[in-house]
Amino acid sequence: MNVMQDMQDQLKAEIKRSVLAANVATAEQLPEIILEQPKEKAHGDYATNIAMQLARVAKKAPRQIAEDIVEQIDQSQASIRQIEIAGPGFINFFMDNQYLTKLIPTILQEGKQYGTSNTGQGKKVQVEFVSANPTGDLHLGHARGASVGDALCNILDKAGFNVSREYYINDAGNQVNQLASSVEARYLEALGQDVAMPEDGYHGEDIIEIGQAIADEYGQKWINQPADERQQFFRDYGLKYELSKLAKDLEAFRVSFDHWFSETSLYTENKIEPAIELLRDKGYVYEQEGATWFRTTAFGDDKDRVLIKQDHSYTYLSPDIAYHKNKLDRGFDTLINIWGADHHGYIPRMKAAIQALGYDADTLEVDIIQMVNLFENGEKVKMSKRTGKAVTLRELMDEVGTDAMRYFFVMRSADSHLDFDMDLAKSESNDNPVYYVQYAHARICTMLTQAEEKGITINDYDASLIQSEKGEELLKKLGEFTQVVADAAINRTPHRVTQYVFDLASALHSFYNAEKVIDLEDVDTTKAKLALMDAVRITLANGMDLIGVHAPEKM
RNA sequence: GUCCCAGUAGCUCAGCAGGAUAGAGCAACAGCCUUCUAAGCUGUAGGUCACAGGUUCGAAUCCUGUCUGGGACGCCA
Repeated sequence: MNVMQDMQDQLKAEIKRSVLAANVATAEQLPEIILEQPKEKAHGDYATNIAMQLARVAKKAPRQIAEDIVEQIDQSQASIRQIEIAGPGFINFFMDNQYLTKLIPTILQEGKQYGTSNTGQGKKVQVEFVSANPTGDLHLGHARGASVGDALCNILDKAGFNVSREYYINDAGNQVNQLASSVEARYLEALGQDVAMPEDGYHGEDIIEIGQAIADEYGQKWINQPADERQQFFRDYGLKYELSKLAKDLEAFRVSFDHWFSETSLYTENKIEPAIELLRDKGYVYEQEGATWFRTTAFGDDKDRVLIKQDHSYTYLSPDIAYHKNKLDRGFDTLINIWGADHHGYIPRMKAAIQALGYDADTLEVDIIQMVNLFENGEKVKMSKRTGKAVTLRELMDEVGTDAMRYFFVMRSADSHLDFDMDLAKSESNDNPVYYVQYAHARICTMLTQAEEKGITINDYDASLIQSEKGEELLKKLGEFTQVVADAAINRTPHRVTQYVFDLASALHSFYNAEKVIDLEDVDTTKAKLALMDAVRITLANGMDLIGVHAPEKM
């Protein structure tokens, strides 16, 4: 049930009927009726520009068309209180706001489900995100990717998509050998040997920990084992350690996945060669200078790309093609990859692969997450003070908390660079938007508790008693939620939910300061307002849940 | 050189499947707690929507070009 949607559909239907009845356009000429919510209250609750759109077809002035249409409208058919023609030909509708009171029982009844819609119609969407190499700590870029990806998944799910969350583990290829060598060097170091780190090795603190852990557990054992076994051991140990750390950090960050897909499995299950052969059969693969190439230029890429190097090993692209073929074979309607900005150059070749495999280019969507800059005391922070390396997700989580991070990382459009203000994220003041929103939730909880202590229940209430301007604004805001979530899902813009939650909190604070909710002199109105408060509480909590922020009952 | 993202108030950013007088937060200024949490609210001020063309009844929004900032252009992953 969606009160707002029903009401808008009714209004659109009535406009459509009136346009036809006014003979200003035929059914074929009639574009979709667009309702917008004017920024200006004086312009009503809804407005349509249909008269302007029909100006050419009807060969009449927009205002005249508008008048013809308005004459035909039956106000009782769509809860319309008043109609005005304004400006160049807008038709403004002032609604009978009694419909808004239906919202409260709807929200109270739906509870955690409020905001759900069937916008996605059960379409199967897979979202691959984070997918950081298991060779070091998650850093800020990953944190933003994780926040945006998880929020997007939550939103898609709420909007009726069938979502699968996946993490692609790059546990094959060069970087894993480098991991093994780095771990080995740290192991020997832990045993007191003076060893140089490999040239392309990983210098993170975590590798030192791993070396120490192995030294503690196995002592000298791995110093003189055969090279193959040594490499294998350090590799496996390192991967296991790094992966469990990734999983732990992400769990603490409240991000979870349905599948962790191993790149190595593509090798062990022999998926790569068949994928290349498939492309070869379709004529997109050729040999040149001792290497095997993929003709991505056939799909608009700048240049063709190597699949198999001269040394017969695969480039990163090959298993990735096999991986995406695997995803497609699993029957997803849409694949969404969330990548850091530094990978955007990789998009054309991956899209080429999708097309070469016989799918529409749009089957794969790549959302690019722009860079994060950390600011403290007004200055850009590049390196961790403690380690001198890039600041990690874990460090920031320890310093500013998960709620602030989740909120801040989804606060801005993903394709804008993000300035993360640590002082603001940490501050317990109204400047901090995450506190502002959480405070709104906590405030309501306090009111509800106090009402209960005074013996006021909201089993029965008359929602029409809410007639103040602030109250109606709150109701309207509540009604927008489902549509906001649907829009955020369709446009892949989770930041809209963050903004919405902020706006709703703002409307709540404004209402709170203007009106006393609990008034023992007027229990009927109190009950209605409490019901409204409960509806706001539910909606705030649902919105915060979508972006991964806790909704505290006390602050 | 090619490609991607961004350029909107002093700052950080929304708005961009075209619509009416371009919004919010912060900062500035002026107010509001004997009353459910002041972690809050109310008001004032603040704009050549980078620039130049074009499309349109109408452009911050669409198209072209220019400028500025960031990023990407490996037989790395």
